[in-house]
Amino acid sequence: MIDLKLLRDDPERVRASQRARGDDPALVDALLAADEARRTAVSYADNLRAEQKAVSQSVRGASPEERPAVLERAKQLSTEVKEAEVAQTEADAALRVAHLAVPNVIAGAPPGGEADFVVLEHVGDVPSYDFPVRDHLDIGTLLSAIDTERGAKVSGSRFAFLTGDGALLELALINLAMAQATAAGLIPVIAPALVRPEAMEGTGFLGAHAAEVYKLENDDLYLVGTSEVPLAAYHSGEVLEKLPLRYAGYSSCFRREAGSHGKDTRGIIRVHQFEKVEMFSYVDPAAAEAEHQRLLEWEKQFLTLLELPYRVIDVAAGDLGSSAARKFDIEAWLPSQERWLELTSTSNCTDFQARRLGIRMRGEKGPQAAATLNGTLCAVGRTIAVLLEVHQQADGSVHVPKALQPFLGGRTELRPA
RNA sequence: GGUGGCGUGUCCGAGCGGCCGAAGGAGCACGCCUCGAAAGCGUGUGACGUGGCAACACGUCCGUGGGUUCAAAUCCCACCGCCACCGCCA
Repeated sequence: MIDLKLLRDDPERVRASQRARGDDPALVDALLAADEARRTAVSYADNLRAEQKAVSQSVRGASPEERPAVLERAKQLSTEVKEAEVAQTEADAALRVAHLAVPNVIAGAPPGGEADFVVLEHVGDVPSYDFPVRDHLDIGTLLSAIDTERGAKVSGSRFAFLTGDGALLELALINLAMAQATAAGLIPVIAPALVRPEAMEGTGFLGAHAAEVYKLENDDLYLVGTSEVPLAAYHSGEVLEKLPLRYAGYSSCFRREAGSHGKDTRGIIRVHQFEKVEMFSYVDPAAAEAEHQRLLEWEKQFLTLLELPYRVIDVAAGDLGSSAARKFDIEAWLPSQERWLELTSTSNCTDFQARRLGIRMRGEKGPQAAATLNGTLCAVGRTIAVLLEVHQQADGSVHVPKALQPFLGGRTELRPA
């Protein structure tokens, strides 16, 4: 939810943000009107309540003669207050709906839609191979590391078994990511993958993404698509005494992939269940931009450790989630398809997400909304896919990056049996 | 899954349907005392909303949501959570 004070002071800035996103600026004016209507309703009800309270108090002190009249007046006020409160509740609800409809105010993101991203930098050279390149599923099959056929047999399409070196590689990546995060001072967390509706709603995943989310109807719980959800809800409703707070959360992630029929159907690039280590920061809003850069640096560091070439893009306003003010994606080179593939994503949500979740910090003038930021450290399945492809060798073996070797028993390559 | 108990401010903890935003502690902050500290003494110490430049005023909040009443932390109902015991179980 955006800051209503900002909205009142500078509505044009919010309208401009809407235009940059390709969203409707009229939502801003609807919100302004709802805010105004609510304040009117609150004032009216407040005044009535004050009067009712006073009259109610005087019931005790009233003499027997005047008592019936006072009680009569009190009853009448009671009815009026109830009506005023209904009106206030309705105005509150209307404001909330209008409030939720306005996404975060963008901060520095390039205008335009999905195709209008800006490439900020390239790191490493796009690899070339003097042998026919295999894709990750072929390599994974040769290594007996990935089994999508049995994944489909047991669980359906977009599921896979990781076996042998595939399973070990997954654990190694998680351990490397956690080791890096811990060395950087982040608090390691293993988070629940099942959350209550409030957590899902509070983080904004039941809005545009609702169709992507698995729900357990019998238990009123949701499977998280990212540990951003439990990590953000972790401090919901709290006033945080000392910031920054930084977490590295590991969890399984579940996505229905409802809108991606026919897309990335081969291998494990897009599956319903994958493992991920996610970074999450709570900071003073004044420090949010610097924190965003810090998260990006950690993401780059991890890919550098894996010896993967990549590029960093500044995602355009129209392609941001509703909570994000700015987002950087890192895309790694996928040799089999000769294209860039999104491996990580880091968003600065400023105080937008925190306001909805009631996450506050001690500010100059008392508690105020904190800023939250998230960033992928390692989306394991996809990273395995890219790793196998980039580091493949002519004979079907795969080079193991130096940093990963200690987590794979010192092995320097993976070979078909 | 069953039975019982409990949810009050940063924490502990009291609270007769009106005089309770809430006793009393602790903690914390500031001041006095001290060479300095501890102890002691004194003062202060929630959030949110609306109006106001501000001091401040009014309103809301005693797990959440309903209900009864002129009036609810206090009575009733539902839900959520916590604790204990039993059952089951990786």
